[in-house]
Amino acid sequence: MRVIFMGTPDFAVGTLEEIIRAGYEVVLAVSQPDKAVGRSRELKAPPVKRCAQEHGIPVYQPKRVREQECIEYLRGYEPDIIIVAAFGQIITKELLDMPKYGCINVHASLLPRYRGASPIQWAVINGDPVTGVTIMRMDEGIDTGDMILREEVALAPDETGGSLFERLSGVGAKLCVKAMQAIASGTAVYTPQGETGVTHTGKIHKELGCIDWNRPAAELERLVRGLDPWPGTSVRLGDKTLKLWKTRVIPSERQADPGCIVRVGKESLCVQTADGLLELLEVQPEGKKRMSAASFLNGYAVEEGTFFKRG
RNA sequence: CGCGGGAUGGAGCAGUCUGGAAGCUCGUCGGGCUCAUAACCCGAAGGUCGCAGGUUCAAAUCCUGCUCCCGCAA
Repeated sequence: MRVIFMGTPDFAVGTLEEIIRAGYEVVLAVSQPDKAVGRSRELKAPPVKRCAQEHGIPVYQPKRVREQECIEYLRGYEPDIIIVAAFGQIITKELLDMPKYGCINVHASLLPRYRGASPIQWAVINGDPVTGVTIMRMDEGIDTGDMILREEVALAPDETGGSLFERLSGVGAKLCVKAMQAIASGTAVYTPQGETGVTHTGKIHKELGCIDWNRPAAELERLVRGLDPWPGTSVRLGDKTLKLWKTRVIPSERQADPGCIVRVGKESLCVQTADGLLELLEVQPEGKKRMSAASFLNGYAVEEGTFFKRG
């Protein structure tokens, strides 16, 4: 079976490797173009590209795969199947219909919940007890195709976007290969997604990480976990930004205006939210590394009664 | 050359502008107080002040080069 793999970030790398390990013939890897990233402004190759190169697989980086020229280029590779994992571009019908077995997508949610760009973070942010991975045959809608395999993954109480990303990536990789085997042997069952429980998620923008102390403590605690490691959540203390990496909800009566630092201890500090308190356990001052709240309090004078502002 | 912050005993910081004996909050170790303690009191150990040059009677501090870490922006 000739496979074209389309993907860009780390999430897709595990799947690509698993497909290679399973012995499939990956004839081409398609990834987004290199981007100028980081402080140095250097062009950086997407993880999938680097992985493909390590395995000696040719890489193709079209700006828009929907363009006719790109589609013809892909056709030249005569794929039997195209595997798509977090590619980041819309795939047109012509391309969807090109391979014998169609385009198969690895999506990090239990569809039809969390169709779209950021299913992993939202599962954490919303406090879902369970999420998962779905392998589906793509159609023209966004994540609306018929499902082939699904696997549930329970969230840990301290789950972060990063840790869940990691786990779903692994699950997705294995599940994808399983689905490919079923497809190849003709035993795959295609189940339409139901109409109930459909939700969509957009791209994560860093504005989302600005802590609004007028929200409930539990919600903020989940937001901190969901946006870890990127883009993180932040607040302002004076004219400096402080990122929050680890917090704990302390149920209590409301005792001050939201954002007020009501208690400064030795190991942590507590901030008033809409309802209870949010105890800060791990933070990161501007220009510094992550540090425990205890360390932070050793070096920075924080006074009870002062206020954090919105990030 | 995108903008900016930083590197000081084990941790987090001050001191750098205005060179002149290494400090603060913790931690660690020892002792004391206490029924007891994560509390309090006393004492001790522990630092080539990121690296390499330069200026100077004298450099954490001024000058030059380098390495590493991080925030913003993408």
